[in-house]
Amino acid sequence: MELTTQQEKVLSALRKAKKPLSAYAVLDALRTQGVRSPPIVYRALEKLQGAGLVHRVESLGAFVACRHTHGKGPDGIHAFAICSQCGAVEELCAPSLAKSLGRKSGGLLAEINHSMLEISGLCHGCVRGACAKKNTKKGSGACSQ
Amino acid sequence: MELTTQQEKVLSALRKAKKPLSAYAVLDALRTQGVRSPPIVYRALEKLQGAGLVHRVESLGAFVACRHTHGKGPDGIHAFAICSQCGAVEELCAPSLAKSLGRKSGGLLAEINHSMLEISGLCHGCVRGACAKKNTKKGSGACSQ
DNA sequence: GCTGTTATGTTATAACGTAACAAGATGGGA
DNA sequence: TCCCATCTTGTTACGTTATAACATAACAGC
Ligand SMILES: [Zn+2]
Ligand SMILES: [Zn+2]
Ligand SMILES: [Zn+2]
Ligand SMILES: [Zn+2]
Repeated sequence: MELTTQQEKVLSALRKAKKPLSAYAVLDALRTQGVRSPPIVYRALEKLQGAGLVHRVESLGAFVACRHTHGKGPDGIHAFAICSQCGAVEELCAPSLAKSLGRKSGGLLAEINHSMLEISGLCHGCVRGACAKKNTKKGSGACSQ
Repeated sequence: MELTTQQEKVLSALRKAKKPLSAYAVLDALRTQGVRSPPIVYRALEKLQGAGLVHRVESLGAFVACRHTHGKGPDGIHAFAICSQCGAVEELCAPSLAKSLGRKSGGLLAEINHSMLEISGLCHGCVRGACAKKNTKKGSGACSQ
């Protein structure tokens, strides 16, 4: 896919960050580059998500750049492990899960478009007391585990 | 667990609804019963979630009353199938998934507290064109599949 | 030129969530 | 009884996240 200027900027900001960024954190990061208003960020995020280049981590209300190459098919599952203390996030590869979802989806769904799995807990570093506490602001400081 | 008056009200509102309600929809539903401000609803929701009586559907930013009896253990997984068109939701029973999560959590997490799986797509009714479109407001009209 | 389409841009507002404080209730111990 | 600690409940105000609505620019094809 051909990215527009704004989409490039947003993707680049997410790639630089070491943890998920809220849309407004992206906005702040891009103010120096002329990005001024929420809709610009949200529109770019929407396209990037559609292209599979960015995911939204639902339980955080934040966005990450994808480091994988998904099939981009409708049945790809997006899975994240999240440390609830320091905010570290890891995108998991769980293709095998996707297959079982058709059966798991119970009686309701006729077709599946999108699946997400989010597992939260404490990372090894936080259990050892070696991580900084969750950074509330956009600062990119993440956890070294 | 012993529920307080407000918790009873909130739980009851969620049980009556045929689809997930946002916190503010709960608030609106309970205005006639003297509930006036967001923190009351959020505090009740927090307790109810802790007791496993209510879940938050992350991708909708909305809450549902649980119809199951979970183990309430920390490793219970909450799974939902969601129709993205009409808003119908079904809570799935996926205990077997929970077991595999320890392995799936990759290198990051040392311990798991909470897991959520959300599968969205189109329900049978929407595929057939038999469902009403998603109701934006609190109206309880859901999908008959 | 004109027209349709896509991308940008701005303002304002809706929707979701929480911090901080005030007021009442409860329950000892001096 | 009175004071004080503590817990719960309630309210105001605020912070954060997301979108509606409208306006403009840029470009392609005719
Ligand atoms: Zn990915
Ligand atoms: Zn951590
Ligand atoms: Zn449940
Ligand atoms: Zn439907």
